[in-house]
Parts: sequence; C-alpha cells; structure tokens
Amino acid sequence: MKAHPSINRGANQVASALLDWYDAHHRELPWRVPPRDLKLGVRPDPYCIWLSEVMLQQTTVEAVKSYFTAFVEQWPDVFALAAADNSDVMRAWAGLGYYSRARNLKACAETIATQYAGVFPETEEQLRSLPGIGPYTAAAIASIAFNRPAAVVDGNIERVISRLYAIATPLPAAKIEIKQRVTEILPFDRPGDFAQAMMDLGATICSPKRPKCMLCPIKEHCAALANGDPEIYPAKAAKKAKPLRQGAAFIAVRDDGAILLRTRPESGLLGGMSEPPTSDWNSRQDGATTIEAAPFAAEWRPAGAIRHVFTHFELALTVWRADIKELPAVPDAWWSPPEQIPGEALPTVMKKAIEAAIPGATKKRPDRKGTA
DNA sequence: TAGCCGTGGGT
DNA sequence: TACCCAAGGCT
Repeated sequence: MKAHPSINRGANQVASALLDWYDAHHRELPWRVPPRDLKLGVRPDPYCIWLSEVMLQQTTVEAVKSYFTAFVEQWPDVFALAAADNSDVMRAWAGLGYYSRARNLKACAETIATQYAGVFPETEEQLRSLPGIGPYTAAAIASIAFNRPAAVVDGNIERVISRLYAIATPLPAAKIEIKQRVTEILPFDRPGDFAQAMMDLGATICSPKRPKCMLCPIKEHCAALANGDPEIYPAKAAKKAKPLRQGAAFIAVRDDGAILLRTRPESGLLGGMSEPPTSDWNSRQDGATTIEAAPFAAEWRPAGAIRHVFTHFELALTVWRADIKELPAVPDAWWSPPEQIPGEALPTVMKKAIEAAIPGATKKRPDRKGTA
C-alpha cells in the first residue's frame, strides 16, 4: 500500500492514533453520524451539520442539544426554515445567545433555498460566502458533511495543536501556525472524523484545566507533555476588565396579567429580540431615579433589581412595576398575555427583569387542568 | 486588529 | 465570589 500523502511519518502516526481512539471513544451526539454508520455508507445531512455548527459557535454541547432537536422537529429541512417567520425563529432561539446567529441562519437558509435550489455547496469558498458561515464553520461543513480535506480549527483544536507542538505564540497570532500544523497532519481518507476526533479529544481529554494526559491517544507525540506543563498552552493575551452599566426596566401589568413588550432594533445587542421597555443603560449612575425613562406616566413602584453579565460589560437594572387599568397608547409595543410570555423571544436578561416584578411569569408550566 | 456580541456551567 | 470557558462571525 502506498504511503500516506501527509508530509512526515510522525504526523501520520498522530492521525492514525487519533482516529483509532475516535472509533472507540467518540461522543454520541444528536447531529453526528458515528464512524460505524459512515462505514456502512450513511451520509450526514448537510442541513443538520450546518444547523448544529452554527448553534455550537461559542456554545456548549449540552446547551445546544435541546435547541437542535426542537429546530429539526419544527423545521426539518432548509426549505422549511427558509419559509419560516423570522419571529418564530427568534422565539425558538431565545435563551441560546448571540442572536445575530439566528438572523444569519434564516438569511442563509433563504439563500440556499433560492440560489442553490436547496442544495448546500460543498467547497469552503462557497460556504464561506454565506451569512453566518466563517472560516471555522465552512471548514467544518466541508469536512464533516462532505468529507473534504479542510483544515478545521476551533477552540478545542487550537488547544490540542498548541500543546502537541508547544506553540508559545499567543492567540490569536498563533492561528496561522496552528492551521498549518492541522493541514500537515490531516488524513485524506477521513477528514470529517479527524476534525470531530480532534474536537472530542479537546473536550474530554485535552481540557483547558487539568488535562487527562494519561488517557491521551497521542501523548507520545505531545511536546507540551514532554516539557512538563501542558496547561500553559495555548498562550493568550491578557483580558480587559468589564465596565458596569446601569439602567431601568419597566414592567407594565394589565388587569389580566398581560405585560407590555416591544421589539429591540434589528442590529446590535439582543438585536431583533423582545423586551419590556427599558431606559438606556448609561443614563445615570443612580438607578433610583431612572423612573424618568418610563414609557408613560403611571404609579411605578420599585420591584427589585437584577444583574446580568454580557461578554464585554455587566448590567445592573432597577426593575419598576405598574398595574395599569386605563391602557395608554404605546407605539410599536404590544400586550403579551400570561400564557404567551414563556414563548416570547425574550433574552435571559429580560426574563430576569420580568421575574423580579412577576415571579413565575416567564416559566413554562404544565396545564393546570391536566395535571390536577 | 480588536471590539462587539449571550448564556450557563465549571472551578 | 470571580473568573474562565464553549464546535466563532462580523465589522
């Protein structure tokens, strides 16, 4: 048999050992076709691979599972998703975070349906041109869905490779060298399984803290382990402190328990999601008087305070409540009845604010008549 | 290039 | 508690 096309023998040994480990120890995931089924000729559904990869961007596997299952059930293929209402997609995505992903997901589905006749392109270059698909996701879809030899580099693989070769250059500058190393050891017969094997290894063995090196299938090749301290890789630049922003949220409650909601602007923080009226989040440092930002005059009463940590700042919201009898006209807002509130496109921070004023209001609960 | 963009779980 | 981190993309 001809030698493997990889450049050096050590690289071949890494890929071979990793694939053997993957065959025996891979994770079972709702969107994954396991190696035993691939060998029987089962092909992954590109729609499911794409959907899962977008959901998994900066998001844990455990958080994604239930969302993925719900999405596939509600929208079984790219045509169904392309035909969906934007508001339904945002509601289904609520709680998963990074909401531009949901907007790009819908836009991508529409492009695939109309410009690609519902068939996903197979090359990295074509995939990369679609909304919400960057370098990582394009390579992941090309390799996992279409078994093309693409160099997949995510956070797991950055960690595995930087340890394997003891790369001292801090991220993100090290990404170029890391991608080159992945390209060198990429096995051309099973690129999809190789990418998933690297990610499983990073998630279960080559973890950020206290890696389980004794269980690692490629420990014999690991320069960081040989040097004595794998945990110091990957090197990263220092992080900046998060500023604190303050504001107020106004929970207007109708006689029947409905609350007033509005839609946030399409772009920016929590873009396109729903919320109770809020002040701006930098107007004053004293939350006690932000009542001036209320959407209309009423008997606003203090109803608590919440804090929420975003990626680049922390937010402290003073929550106000008013029980409304004569309904004021508020442009671009609507009254959401109690049974609809749990299904609204409410980000977690807004659910916290509502809960502060009306405990239990955002929780889904079984029908009382049916569970007596 | 670096800031913006969520959330929940682990330590 | 405070910090880190997760199958990143966009501007």
